Amino acid sequence: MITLVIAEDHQALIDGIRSFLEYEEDITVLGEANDGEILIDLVRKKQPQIVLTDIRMPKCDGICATKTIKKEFPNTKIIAFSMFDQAEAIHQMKDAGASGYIMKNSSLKKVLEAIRIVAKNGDYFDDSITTTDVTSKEEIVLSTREKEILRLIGEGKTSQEIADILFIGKSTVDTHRKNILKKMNIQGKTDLIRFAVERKYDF
Amino acid sequence: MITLVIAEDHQALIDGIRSFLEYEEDITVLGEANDGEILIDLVRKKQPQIVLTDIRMPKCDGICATKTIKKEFPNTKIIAFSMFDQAEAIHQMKDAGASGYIMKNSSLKKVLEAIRIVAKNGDYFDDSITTTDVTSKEEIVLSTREKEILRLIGEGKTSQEIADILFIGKSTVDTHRKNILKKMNIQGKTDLIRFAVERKYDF
DNA sequence: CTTAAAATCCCTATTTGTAGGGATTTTTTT
DNA sequence: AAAAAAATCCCTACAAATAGGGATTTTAAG
Repeated sequence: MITLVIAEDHQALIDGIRSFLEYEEDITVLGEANDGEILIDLVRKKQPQIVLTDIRMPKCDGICATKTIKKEFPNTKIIAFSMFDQAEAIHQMKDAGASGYIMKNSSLKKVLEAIRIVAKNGDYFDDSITTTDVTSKEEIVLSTREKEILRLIGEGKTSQEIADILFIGKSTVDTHRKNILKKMNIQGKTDLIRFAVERKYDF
Repeated sequence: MITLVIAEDHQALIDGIRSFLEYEEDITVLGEANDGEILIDLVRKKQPQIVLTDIRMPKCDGICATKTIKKEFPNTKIIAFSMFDQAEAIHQMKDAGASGYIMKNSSLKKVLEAIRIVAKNGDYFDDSITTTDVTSKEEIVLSTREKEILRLIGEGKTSQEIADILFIGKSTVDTHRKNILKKMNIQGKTDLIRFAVERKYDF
């Protein structure tokens, strides 16, 4: 018997997956969560074999939840279920310890397939993900400070505002901006903002 | 018997809804589509009573599809199924002729409820939508040109680039930008870009 | 302890966008 | 045909971000 918990922002999708899995005798859904924090609690209580989780979620996203769960329960397998096939998200989920990555535009049959494979200690990464290792070029590693600043940029703050919030000089914020641009190789002349906003939205 | 077609970007969600609706004897799913164009074709062929459609879809989005369908088949009821409760999207769907609007984070039970109500010529708009008429403040109406420019802003183009693309002066683009800012009552480049990007993403 | 990485700060110059004003032409609506 | 709305263009001034350079201090990692 395979035990499973589902974490998803959209209740409709959870309901759908549950309906679908009801036909499968060998799979039991132990519970569901609508955000990362609830998911972590749920895993502690129910200790499922497999967690199927969205990446973009309130409170603590899929990546953050995966890290916590893997630290506490290394044997719990995690499958990411995402809208986007962004190299960075996939990479981060892999790093966090996920055993699978499925796109929401694939069928539930594939989800079922993935659950069964992962339950047998296998890995399942969506076919449509060509990006995986190839495009994951030079290991995009932003420092903690840089991520913090990127987040604030995404929230629409100006350099001056960010400087005030973090109690540092505007010059420092500008330097970080430049470094982020360099690391991300955003040739796009302008607009780190777009990058920050899209990032926030995509996972 | 209620006949239905489903249009959704994410196959997983379609599969889930189908599984869920299989238990309901009075509802038949006639078909499914992953984008707006296929949806329109499908409606022409199958002529369902009800269409359950995502807003954000490739090719032709939910709003555009709704308009076309309502023109050709005024009796076909349309229920929008969306991730976001943005006043503008709801407003546009209502204008296009939708009879319902449900959020993806509500349960499939609510979807079922909506289908039954709409089948009986009722309207169903999600409870969580407080926005509907209230926040839909001063009728955000962007002109065609303004929308076009907003789209290009969302794609990361600079005013000069937009000017070159549309064969107009940079001054004109700047004026449009200012007018958009004024209409939207937002201040700052950041916010404009965020608005453009979010809009692109959200429906 | 020493080194490398991260974080901090400053300078100059240029580009891009915002904010205010005004103005003309084309299209659409009445 | 007249009025309203949309689209076009230009001016000045200012704010914010990018791009190049250099420099110091903290904080980890070896």
